Amino acid sequence: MLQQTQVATVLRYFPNWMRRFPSVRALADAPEADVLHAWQGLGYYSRARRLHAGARFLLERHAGELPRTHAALLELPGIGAYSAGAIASIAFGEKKPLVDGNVVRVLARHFGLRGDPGKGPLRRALWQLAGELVPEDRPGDFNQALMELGATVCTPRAAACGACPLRATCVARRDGLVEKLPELPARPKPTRVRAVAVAVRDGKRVVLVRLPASAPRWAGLWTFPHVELEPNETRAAAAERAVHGALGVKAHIGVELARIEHTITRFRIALELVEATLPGNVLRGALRAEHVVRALPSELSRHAMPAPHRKLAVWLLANGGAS
DNA sequence: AAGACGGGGCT
DNA sequence: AGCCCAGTCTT
Repeated sequence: MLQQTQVATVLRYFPNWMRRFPSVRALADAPEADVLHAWQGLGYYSRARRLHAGARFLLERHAGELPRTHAALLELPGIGAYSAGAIASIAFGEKKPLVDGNVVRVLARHFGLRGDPGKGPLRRALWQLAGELVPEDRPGDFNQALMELGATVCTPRAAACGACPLRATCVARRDGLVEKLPELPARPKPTRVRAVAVAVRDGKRVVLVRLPASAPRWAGLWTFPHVELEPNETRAAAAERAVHGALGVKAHIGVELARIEHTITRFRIALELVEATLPGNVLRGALRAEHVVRALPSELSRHAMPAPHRKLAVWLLANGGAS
C-alpha cells in the first residue's frame, strides 16, 4: 500500500483494509470486487490485484505464511526489489539493502551522485552502494533510518541540513548541490484531454460498467460509460459512442449535468457528465451483461470506482435523480 | 532499458 | 502549480 504512496494517504485506508482483511486467508478468500472496493481511490490498482494474488500465492506455496528469505519474497506478486529488501531486513533481520525515493535522495546527495537515478548506471550504483552500506547488525534499523532521514531531514526541498547527522561528510552540502540532487527528470506537463461520461438513466437508476481486466487503466473498476473526445467530435457524438461502446446500443443524449477536472499520470482530463436514456425496447437485453449494473445514486458507492467517476457519482447523489 | 500506472499531500 | 511519494511490471 505504501508503494509510491505517502504514509499520510495510506493512514486513511490501512485500518479499514485490516478490518476487512484481517488475515492472509481472509484476503485470499475475498472476491476481487471487495478487494478493489477497499482500495478504491488509492490508485495504482494493480497493487491491489497483486496483493490479492500474493495472498493466494502464500496459501498455495507457503502454508499462508510469509516466506522469511529475500529470494522467496521476491517471487511474490507485487513484491519487487524494494519490498523484498524491506521485509527481509526489517522483519527477518536479513542483511539486504533497499532503495526507495528517500534513499535515492540521501545517497545521491551525500555522495554527490550525478545523473538520473531512474536510468541504468546510477540506478545500479545506488543499489550497489546501499548494499555496501547496510550492516550485518540490525540491517532493518539501518534501512529504516536511511528512509527516515530522507523523509524528515533530507527532504526534497528545504532540507534541514543543520539538523543532519551526516552534514559533516555530505558532498552535496559541501558543494552547494543539495537542491540540485538527485537529478530527477522533470515530469512532462500533462496533456489536456476532454472526455465525456454518460449517466444512462433507467428510471431512478443509472448504469455503471465494469472495465475489463485487460483495460490499461482502472481494470476491474466500475465507471460511467465514457470516452475521450476525438478531434472535432461533439460532446453528444462522443456520448453516443461511449454508450454504444459499453452497452452496444444507441442512446438518446440529454443535457450536461456536471463537469470536473481530474489529473492522472500524464493527462489533465476535463470530464463532463452527460445524461442519457435508452429506447425501452433495447433496455433489458443491453443491461443484462455481467459487466453492467444499474444502481440508484445512493447505491453507487457499493461499487469500486476510480476517483473521477466517484466524484461524478457523489454529484449525482447530491443533486438528485432529476431527470 | 524505458514507459505506464493514480491520486493526493505539501510547499 | 509543481514536485514527489516507504515501486512494480510490462513492453
